[in-house]
Amino acid sequence: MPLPQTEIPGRLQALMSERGVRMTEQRRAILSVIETANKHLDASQILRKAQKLDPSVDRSTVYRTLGLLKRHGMIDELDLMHLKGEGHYYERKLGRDHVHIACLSCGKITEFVSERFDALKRQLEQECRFHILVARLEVGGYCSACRR
Amino acid sequence: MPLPQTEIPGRLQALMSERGVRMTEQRRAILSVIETANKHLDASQILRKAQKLDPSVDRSTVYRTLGLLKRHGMIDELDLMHLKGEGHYYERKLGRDHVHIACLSCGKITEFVSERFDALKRQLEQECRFHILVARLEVGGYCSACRR
DNA sequence: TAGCTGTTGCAACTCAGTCGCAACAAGCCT
DNA sequence: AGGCTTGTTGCGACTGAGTTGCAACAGCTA
Repeated sequence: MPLPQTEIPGRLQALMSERGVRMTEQRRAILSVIETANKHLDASQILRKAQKLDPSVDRSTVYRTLGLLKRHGMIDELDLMHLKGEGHYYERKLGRDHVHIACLSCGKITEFVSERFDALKRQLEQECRFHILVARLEVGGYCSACRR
Repeated sequence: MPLPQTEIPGRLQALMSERGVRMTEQRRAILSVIETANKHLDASQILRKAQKLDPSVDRSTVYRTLGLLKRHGMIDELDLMHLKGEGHYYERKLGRDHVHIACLSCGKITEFVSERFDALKRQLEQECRFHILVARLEVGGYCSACRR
């Protein structure tokens, strides 16, 4: 569940500014929430946390900003196997892609990094002559504590 | 896009009956639609096709039956990178898991089978001591025809 | 600091999926 | 075959995620 805290605060904001994206009070709040999150958040959780920094933030602004970040490839959108409801979860994209492992019994989310995952993506790009922008691998099943 | 037609018609029905699942006219229609599909269908497409076989089929019965098939591990649920809308797509689960590759420009869906995918899953099961029930790998980007 | 233009809040909307309930029908048991 | 039990269905109302049109607003550049 906990995400590595290897991020310089305000990094996301700086990157977006560099790209000529207009920076607003609301966007600053939302970006800061995403950067400092220590677990995967969904849109309504991001909204609630952002409103603590800037009470004027609206639901639609959260969705619009998430769309913007997705288009810039700065966040990944996850389903986490729809453990609770149909919504999506978001996380800052940094470093290597990783597998999200969801225990269908206790709901625990584990992240898993593997050279084999990178190799599979390289193979796919070559053999399918395809340029990958996003790769999402989610796995559902039972963790060691839950399997009988 | 086209799925391999390596299925004996009525196989899904037979499998479900064997497991003691009560077979109804509506379920027969829905299972038959899924078995004979030649592309990934979403819930509303399944509904429309099933109603051609049995006009009494209701939307909620489609969702309930899809839930049943999911719980029995007989279908896989896909997002196909949300190319159109937020809904899900379904496909008969047979043989090996495969990667779903979605071109963000032309919308083409390609399926890709790789020993590396199977190896990655085995590694994950061992190293994370996790029992995998479903694994979904979806990739978005640009196909050879669309990349400039 | 004036002004252009992108961004926001709001409210109304769409769309996928869910649920409670009374009517119904599979399939088992004589 | 016919009755009975119990799981399943259609219906309609509902939920919750995400989207949109628009007028007011606020970054940023000159």
